Amino acid sequence: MDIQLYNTLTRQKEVFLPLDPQRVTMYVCGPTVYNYAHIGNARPAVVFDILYRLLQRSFPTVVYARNVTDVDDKINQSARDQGVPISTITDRYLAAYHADMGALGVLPPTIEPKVTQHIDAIIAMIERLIANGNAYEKDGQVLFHVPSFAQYGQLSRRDRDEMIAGARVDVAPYKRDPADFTLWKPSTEDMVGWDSPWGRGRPGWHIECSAMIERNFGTGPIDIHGGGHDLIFPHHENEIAQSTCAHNGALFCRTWLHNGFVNINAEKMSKSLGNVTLVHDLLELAPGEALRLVLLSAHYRQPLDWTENAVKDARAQLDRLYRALDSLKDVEASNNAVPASFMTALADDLNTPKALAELHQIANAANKATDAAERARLKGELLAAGWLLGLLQQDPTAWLKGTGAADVDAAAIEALIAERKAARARKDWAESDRIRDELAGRGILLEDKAGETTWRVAS
RNA sequence: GGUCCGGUGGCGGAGUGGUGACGCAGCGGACUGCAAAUCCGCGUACGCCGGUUCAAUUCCGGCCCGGACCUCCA
Repeated sequence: MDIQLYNTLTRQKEVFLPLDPQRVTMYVCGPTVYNYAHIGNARPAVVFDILYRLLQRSFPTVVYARNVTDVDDKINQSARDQGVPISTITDRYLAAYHADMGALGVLPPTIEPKVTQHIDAIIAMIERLIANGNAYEKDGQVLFHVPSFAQYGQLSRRDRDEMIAGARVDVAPYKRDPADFTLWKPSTEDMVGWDSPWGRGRPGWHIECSAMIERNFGTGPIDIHGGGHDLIFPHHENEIAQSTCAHNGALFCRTWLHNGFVNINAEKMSKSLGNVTLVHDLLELAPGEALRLVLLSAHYRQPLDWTENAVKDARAQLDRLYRALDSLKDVEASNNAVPASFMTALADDLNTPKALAELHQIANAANKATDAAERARLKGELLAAGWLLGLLQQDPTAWLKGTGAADVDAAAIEALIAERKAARARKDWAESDRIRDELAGRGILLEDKAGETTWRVAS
């Protein structure tokens, strides 16, 4: 089945075909590890995780690189404030990032390159840019000279004059052209830095991705480059300029993908509004799988409004899906085929809302099915389609009984259920209902099915 | 000013030139001691105004409204 992706470069959906049909190469801008990840940081991780899963199913090899920015001015500032090496900060928050993404069901990427391990590659690339006449040094700063790259602005579709006219910052005096951007900057003694031909310093932001891509994928074009919508300009525009010029005009990347932003209650997430919502904190309130489902509930290019109700809705949806799965306990999944309608949705530029609708259709069919073979087939479809979305891989009983919830005492619940069963046997409905109400008061819901009583945690 | 997205039923959110996806919530029914779960059924939804068309929420034009980006924010 063809996979279609919306390429920011051409502003249209295109059939995706890797340059090497045996091996897909994909790079996504990952986190800057100076704090916990917020839900907006999680969106690209989850979106490109789904693309990674889909590609893995469609091509023999997928090399997915998601970088870690482990040196930058915010990290430096934080390290200086706390009087610790930057690695203390970056180790802590990289571990937190991994934990958070794991909770969201994000698979580890194939490789996770770190900036501090690519300083030599960065320096080598900057030297080449200087040699090619695309960059210059001034007072320990090295800058990329934007007018040296005629195609500059092609990704963001801006022309230089507009960029200058719209610029909201003063032009630094060391720039030859207002659009020039930093490749290398000097570090003072109390800051982290590396020796370079231009003195002790540290890399600018944009160059790291170009250098890490070159080191890990070579100089040929990569198939896919992803990131948040805001990175189109200037970050990705600059990457194109750097890599194309460093590779003597060779194409840098074939398909550019960008995810939309997450808003919080219809407002932009920002420190000044005080509404920065951390994954770490959300995980205290809801299972990671529910948070993931919220992120999948809108198409990845659309803005997503994060609300309490959206989380509640996601939990209710998962309850329904897991209930369907739970009712299939007695049959073994007979296959791992994904229905064509589901694949079509996902392959259509990752239409996760449509795919989710198809997933519900499978669950609906499963709820109705009575034939054992059909139920076994539907169970396989539910699990396989769920896997592509990174959902439904938990034990359904565990999900419904809310494992890990501190206040759930299974033995006590079972004891009350036994008491209620006795009351029901003697048709003492008042007592039976009293016990049910008592449990409901503790967030435990009972279901009498086929002469047996099961319980689950209210979500 | 420039670039680019949106405006769909109570809510979220796909999609389509002509039978109102899917989920949540709600209502009615079946089932149940009663519930819950499940199943069946129920909603005159497509910002406004024109145009094209046998037919437009869907295509075209204009307008109104909202949002993003425009030098280091996913």
